[in-house]
Amino acid sequence: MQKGTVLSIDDDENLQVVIGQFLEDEGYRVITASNVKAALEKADSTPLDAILLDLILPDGEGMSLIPQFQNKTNAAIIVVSGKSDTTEKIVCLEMGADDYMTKPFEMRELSARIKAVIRRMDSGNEGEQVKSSQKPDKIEFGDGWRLDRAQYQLFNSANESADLTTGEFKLLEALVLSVNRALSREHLFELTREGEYDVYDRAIDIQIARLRKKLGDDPKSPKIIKTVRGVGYMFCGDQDSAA
Amino acid sequence: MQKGTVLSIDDDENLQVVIGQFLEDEGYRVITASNVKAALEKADSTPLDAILLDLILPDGEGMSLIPQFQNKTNAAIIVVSGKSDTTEKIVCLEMGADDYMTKPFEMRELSARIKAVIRRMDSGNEGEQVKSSQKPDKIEFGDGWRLDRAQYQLFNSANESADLTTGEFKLLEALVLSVNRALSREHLFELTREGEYDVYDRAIDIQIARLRKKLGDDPKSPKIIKTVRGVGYMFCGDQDSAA
DNA sequence: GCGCTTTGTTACAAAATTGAAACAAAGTTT
DNA sequence: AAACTTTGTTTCAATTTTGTAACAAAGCGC
Repeated sequence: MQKGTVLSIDDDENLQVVIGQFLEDEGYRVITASNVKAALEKADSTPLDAILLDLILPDGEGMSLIPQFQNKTNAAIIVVSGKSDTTEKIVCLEMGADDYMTKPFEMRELSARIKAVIRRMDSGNEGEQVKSSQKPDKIEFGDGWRLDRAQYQLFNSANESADLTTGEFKLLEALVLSVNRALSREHLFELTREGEYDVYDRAIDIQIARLRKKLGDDPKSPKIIKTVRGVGYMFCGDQDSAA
Repeated sequence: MQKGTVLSIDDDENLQVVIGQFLEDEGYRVITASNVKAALEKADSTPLDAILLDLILPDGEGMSLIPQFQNKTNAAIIVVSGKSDTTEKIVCLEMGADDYMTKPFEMRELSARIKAVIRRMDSGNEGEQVKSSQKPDKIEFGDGWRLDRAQYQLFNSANESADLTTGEFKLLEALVLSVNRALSREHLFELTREGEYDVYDRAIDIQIARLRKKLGDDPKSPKIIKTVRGVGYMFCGDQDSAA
């Protein structure tokens, strides 16, 4: 799955190649520009998720690009600077940059910060996901099912426990709290577990299968948990039943 | 002016006092906690905008709080660490933290980063009304079609699924998000797939054909997807219908 | 109108994805 | 320590999705 599009703006073309390769290996699409003019053109023609902005460019000050990008796009802006100057950091952050990194930095850190800013921006778009502290302790859905978040358990219409394991409960909770939104396996992993996600991991799939079995949900004609092929899984519900 | 509520979690109470005073002078309301237990209680009882999280706490690992906070609240999480460890940075950012600062840091930088993450959150929440490049989750067009980006699916006016494959969905999404702009096959390829584009590749054409079939669109008199000969394809729409 | 290029259609093949089952490993309870 | 529960790994099958190739149709320039 494509993680998003990153525009990298830097006149150091060797660094561009290194950054570009690394981020593409991470699943991003990378576009490069080495001056202000090209950067603005690229920002005009391509939807962007993040911008890596070096401040020293041959045809102008990179810093002046911050407000221009803000007017053009809601992409996250990560300033990449050759010096660790607190005042410069603060000015950029105040001007609208989302993050500021000082060269030299590790590629892994760059990637993690890109992911963090994109994640935060995307979290604002999750219209039906609300703070879990604002959600009720008891959520009803389907044929009389009741998810009791205080008890970490699911009950049927006869008030019998479904005997969910903690893992199964967390997974169902994560799905319910994002009703009618497909959640990737990676996202579900991050919401419910600790540790590193491996793209070939099937554990979430197995857990979904076990959950479905307890819910009596048939994946071929699902009423509760729908597979979104190539994406992940989605909890199906009316607005009302999960509100 | 009240800028929001910050929970500062650290067992160094001198630092708590310094941070608290500084941020309150900046207009934030500051709540403090010096251990995991108190932190969780405070997070439960008070709506928060940002959390400053020290990783070394007397009754547990601060890092384990990251997923717990994520499940409880939409507050931004800024990890504050006594060491500059790249792996630790990356793990925290991957786990859900929004930022990571290394002690000692300047208060001005802390303030600027708090402001940046809150701004980022607010810009995400305001989503659909601020910038023309903003991308709504549900887009209506044509004869009652509704593209639901949360569900990765298209529905007709009777609310029936068009059963788009993920590939078809992405292609339509890319077109819709650039309404009335002809996109080359290469561009569509880059927007929707990974790997290298081959100029003789016909895959996008096939996919467009499949999409048209599901939409009931006739290429000879297209209402939705228009072929731009020698260029590529274009989604036809009023501004309103895709805004 | 003709020739050439580009795009559309179709049938079949190849590749990808997900569900199921069995067994193993890890964790928890008694 | 043994028994039980939970979770992970692996293999295979079924189904879906995507790609390929060939031919047809449409569009364009001369």
